Amino acid sequence: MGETGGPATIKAFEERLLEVSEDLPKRLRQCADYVAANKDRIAVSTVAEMAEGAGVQPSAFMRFCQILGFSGFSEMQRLFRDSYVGGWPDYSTRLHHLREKAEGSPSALLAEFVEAGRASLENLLKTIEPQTIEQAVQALAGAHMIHIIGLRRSFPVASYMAYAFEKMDVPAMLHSAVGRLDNRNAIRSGDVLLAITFSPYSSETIELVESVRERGIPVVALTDTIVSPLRKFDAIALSVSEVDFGAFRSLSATLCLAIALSVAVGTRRSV
Amino acid sequence: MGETGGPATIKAFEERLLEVSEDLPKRLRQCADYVAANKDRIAVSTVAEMAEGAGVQPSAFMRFCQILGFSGFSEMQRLFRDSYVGGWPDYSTRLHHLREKAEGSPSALLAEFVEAGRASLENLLKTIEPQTIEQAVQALAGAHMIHIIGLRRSFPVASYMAYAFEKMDVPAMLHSAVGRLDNRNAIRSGDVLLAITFSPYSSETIELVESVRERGIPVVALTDTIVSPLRKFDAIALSVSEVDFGAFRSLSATLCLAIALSVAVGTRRSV
DNA sequence: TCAATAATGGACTATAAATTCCATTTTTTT
DNA sequence: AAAAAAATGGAATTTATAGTCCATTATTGA
Repeated sequence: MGETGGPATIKAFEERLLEVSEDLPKRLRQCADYVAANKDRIAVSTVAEMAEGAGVQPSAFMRFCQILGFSGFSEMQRLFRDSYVGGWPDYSTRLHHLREKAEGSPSALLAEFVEAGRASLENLLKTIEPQTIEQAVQALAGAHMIHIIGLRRSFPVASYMAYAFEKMDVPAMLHSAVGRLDNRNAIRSGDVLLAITFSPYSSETIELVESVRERGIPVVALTDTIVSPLRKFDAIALSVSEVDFGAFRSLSATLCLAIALSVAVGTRRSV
Repeated sequence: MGETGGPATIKAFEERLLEVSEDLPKRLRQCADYVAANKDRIAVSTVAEMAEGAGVQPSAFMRFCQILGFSGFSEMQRLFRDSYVGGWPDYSTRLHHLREKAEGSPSALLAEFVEAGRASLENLLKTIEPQTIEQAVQALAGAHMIHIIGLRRSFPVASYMAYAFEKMDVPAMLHSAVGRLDNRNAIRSGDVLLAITFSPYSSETIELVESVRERGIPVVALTDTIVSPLRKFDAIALSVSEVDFGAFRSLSATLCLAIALSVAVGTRRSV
């Protein structure tokens, strides 16, 4: 076996469900009704749980899955699980292979990065919490001056935000560490620090955040994951996880968030 | 059994993860990082899948679960399954919701930029010509030194590529115009100039391209559309049109192209 | 009402996944 | 540099779950 005539997309699944549920014996109809009302549970439940929810025996639920065209419950479940996690299974390994083969054409490489970028964007919407952005915007919009720090890999993001703020007449200062100049004393009470750092976290950024937090100045952080070292300092942390390729990441999601944040701050201020 | 000292809520889980991830051996840290970046997967994956994603053995992942305080993976998974009300119903409807319902809020803005980014990425694949990238890669890979210039809005892209090249041991120099220093004499025969500019085109970049082309040095350009002034100077021009929202563009597509180009050059060189 | 057919429930089996254990490797300490 | 401790990988084991089968019960039509 291995082949299946079962629905391949959620949409197809819904159609098939509708089409089938016309004339169904009692128990199977219970299954159909329950599934229709609880599609999202399929991904995280066992047959036994689904059956119980529908008020039928597991075997009845199995028959129901088969009627829909799947080989069994597992196959149906896979459809829902896959569609939940979106498509970015192992880009890191996929891209890793590409690099090792070295003979990926540039345009194939581009296609990979585009795909990774798209997945990152989707993921961004799933993970960002509206109230956290709201907090960040509020803090930044109320700041006397916004100090931006982001080095190495994060520097593009930092410089972009500096550019955007400048264009919107929001007072902002980019701490670029040019010439190893340390401008930490430019950060005064009433200001806010916007720190951007991704693994591997640069120590300069962490130190700055630490010293600034000690003085009670608010910090908004753009970082990856919840295990970022910035979390320790009780900053308003927005985390973006981006597919990466060794030391590289396409920054698509990060920049999207960055610009949305900038524009939100810019408009909030000018009101 | 039935007893558990494990975190009972997602919030507690995150705290515990943070607290624990300070000092963790290599493999277990990989687990922590992967989990932090893919919390949503826990509910719908098996240990084997999670372990593979984190790049470790299943047994290592099990140990990680136990360190977090759970009896095993299943218990940890139960936490996520129970709290799974859904990142549903999937991307497009979610996006729709954010845009409509949260009008004017930062997250609505984010949704707009995400959408713009996605559209740009899609468009990028359609418009870029494989043989042009190929040419660009060839030129850059053969260069003695790559000089990068990109100012204002393009500066993030330029700095990102400089970072990427550095990481891949490709000799590159970023012309940042700090202190208005002009390093045009650093550009020698055998080198290649990588110029990045978007409307409104900065005169410094155009001038540099002009002077460099007069000396017969090849130029690779990242620019928008075909009417870019860089076209005049017979450079290898890759054009990206970014969908913009308001006066700002998210640079998603541009950075995707930039990183693909960088990586292609890096791998081509090292062969 | 009785026979034929379909549907159902529950026990049984096969399969896949979680978990444990231990030999091997790596790191740390003396 | 050697010994001790910690971490790791992979095979072996256990447990949970999916999937099957068949005896029993309900339904339908003559």
